[in-house]
Amino acid sequence: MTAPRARRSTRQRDAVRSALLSADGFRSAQELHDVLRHDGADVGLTTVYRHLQSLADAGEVDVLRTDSGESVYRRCASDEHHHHLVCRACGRTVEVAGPEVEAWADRVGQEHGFADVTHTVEILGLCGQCAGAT
Amino acid sequence: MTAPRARRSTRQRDAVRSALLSADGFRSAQELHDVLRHDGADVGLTTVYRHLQSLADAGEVDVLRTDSGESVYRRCASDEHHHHLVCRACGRTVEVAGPEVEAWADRVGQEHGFADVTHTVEILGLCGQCAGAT
DNA sequence: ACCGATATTGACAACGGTTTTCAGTTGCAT
DNA sequence: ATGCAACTGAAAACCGTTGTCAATATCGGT
Ligand SMILES: [Zn+2]
Ligand SMILES: [Zn+2]
Ligand SMILES: [Zn+2]
Ligand SMILES: [Zn+2]
Repeated sequence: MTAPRARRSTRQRDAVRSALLSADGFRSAQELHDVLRHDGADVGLTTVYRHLQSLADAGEVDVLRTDSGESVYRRCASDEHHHHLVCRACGRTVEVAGPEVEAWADRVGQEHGFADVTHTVEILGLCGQCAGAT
Repeated sequence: MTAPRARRSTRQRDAVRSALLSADGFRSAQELHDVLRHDGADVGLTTVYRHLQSLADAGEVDVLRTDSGESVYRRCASDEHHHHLVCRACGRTVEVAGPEVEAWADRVGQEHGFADVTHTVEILGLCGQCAGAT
């Protein structure tokens, strides 16, 4: 429960990091675990969960919730605040900015006397390839 | 698995409906179950889940996902497409419209060749009362 | 009012993703 | 090399949710 004083670099943490880097879309902990196992990097599922959580806390990866309730993770190119356009079928993801949405959300919160306002915005659809392959 | 031919009106269904009506914000299935039990309306938890799902399918209630992954339900005043400004502390909810956001989401999807585009947009904050009671 | 068909109910078990536990291992500073 | 705290991972616990299925309630037809 107490936070570690120092973070150590381990084979497992690097493996999770690189698995995230080689993925093009959001991936679940279990998917990443499968990838790692398939690649010969033997990392326990528990450890995958732990590192994903830690990376998310550190802001190194973005987290989303699937409709089915599972968390999916992605290492995004941009460090700035942004949102995602995600393909429902293949998971392919585009990072998008929306200045007008940021302004709108802030304004709405302010107009109703809300403080400490944040927002969640995601766009879902079928990417060109997946829409074609019907 | 087969769909019922006719829907019957039961004490339990009405109880869930009225519990939703008397709530001012989003409520989880278990919270509603507790409320019902406290009010003397004895409804099984399974039944609460079933009716919430059925009401959601019918579009009578809106569903959101908490950070912790549980589904919360609300009977909204508006039948139109809308989003929510929700208080993190007390759950109090304001229904908001955002034409500019709708347009933005559609445009972004189109620009990247995505079809069948939908979006999820929620605003979180601390309402006036909760922000004051720090 | 009675009946029979069938929709509904609810205690309980099962499910799936995630977290906790805890004994053994490993990285790292000295 | 040594010691200690961080890390690991198999297994168990957790928690919201869904499936099971026998008992019950509803409702149209009589
Ligand atoms: Zn796709
Ligand atoms: Zn934003
Ligand atoms: Zn509040
Ligand atoms: Zn919208």
